[in-house]
Amino acid sequence: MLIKSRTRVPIDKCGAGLAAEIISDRWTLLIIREAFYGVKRFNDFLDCLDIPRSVLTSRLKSLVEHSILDREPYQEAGARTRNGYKLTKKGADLGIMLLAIMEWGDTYMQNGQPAVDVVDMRNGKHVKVGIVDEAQETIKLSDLGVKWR
Amino acid sequence: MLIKSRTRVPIDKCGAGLAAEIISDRWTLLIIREAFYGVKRFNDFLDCLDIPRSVLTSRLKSLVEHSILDREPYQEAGARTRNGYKLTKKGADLGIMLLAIMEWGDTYMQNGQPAVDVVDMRNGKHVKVGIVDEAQETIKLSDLGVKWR
DNA sequence: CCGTATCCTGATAGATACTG
DNA sequence: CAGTATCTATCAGGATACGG
Repeated sequence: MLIKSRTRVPIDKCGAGLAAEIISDRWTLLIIREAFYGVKRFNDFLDCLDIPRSVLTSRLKSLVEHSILDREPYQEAGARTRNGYKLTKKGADLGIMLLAIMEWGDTYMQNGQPAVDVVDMRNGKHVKVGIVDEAQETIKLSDLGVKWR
Repeated sequence: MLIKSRTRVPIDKCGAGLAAEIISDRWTLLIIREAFYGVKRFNDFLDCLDIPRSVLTSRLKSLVEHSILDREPYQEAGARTRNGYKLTKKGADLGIMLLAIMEWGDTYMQNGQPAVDVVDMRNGKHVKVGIVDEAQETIKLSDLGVKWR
């Protein structure tokens, strides 16, 4: 990637820096992944992640505070109301990033053997993440450059 | 996203989980970002990130161990040989993920005001990350599904 | 079932000083 | 310039117990 000119980008003025503040810990990314898989309940997160209860509590709270998850009350027959957690629009939009991370990890840490297939539900075809311009033309990584503002 | 069937994905069998182990800390993502911008030298990272020296040392070491950065000796006139750091192929392939994170952060944490523009160097046009199938057709997030293996 | 409160411990951030 | 060494305070992870 080529540098045209260089000015320092303050950490709090960069999307990556701000996003990193939220998702940069051992569990948050995995919780978001499970939310994408459709997990909603406290104990289901607990089961599929092997995460300590107290840690899960604090992560869910933080994700709700950042409007990535919303509490969604539900009620089963004979039981009182309980909270579920579902992705907001903001949270759902993390899907592209999640998919990009999964692809990279599967490629380089798993010898290209993904644990799951992400597909187009309408036809079952495998999908992936790519870089495109406004005309939907695919761009190669090596053609990317950065313009400072 | 729809669930067809559900089996638990062990943390060490999932690309996202493995990738999270590497990039999930306050600084790693930002170091990778700077590497994409073209930063190579120890003191340049120091300057543009305001990161403690000892932390930078340990992060660079870890990134080299994970083959995301390579040490690349260089020599200036009259000085001894020094180390620079450049992205490997594996590291460069993190570019898509980085771009996805930047887009998300810029959209939701910066009111859509990115600090930098990522463009196609050949024509200066703005690019972005998208989900595509094998025929390069763009897929909507809401059409995604997961198939377990 | 869905959490919260408490406590312990190890890891890490960050500051600072030192070296070739 | 490019690191290493050392130290301390803080914080997050994890275990456990408890409550609605």
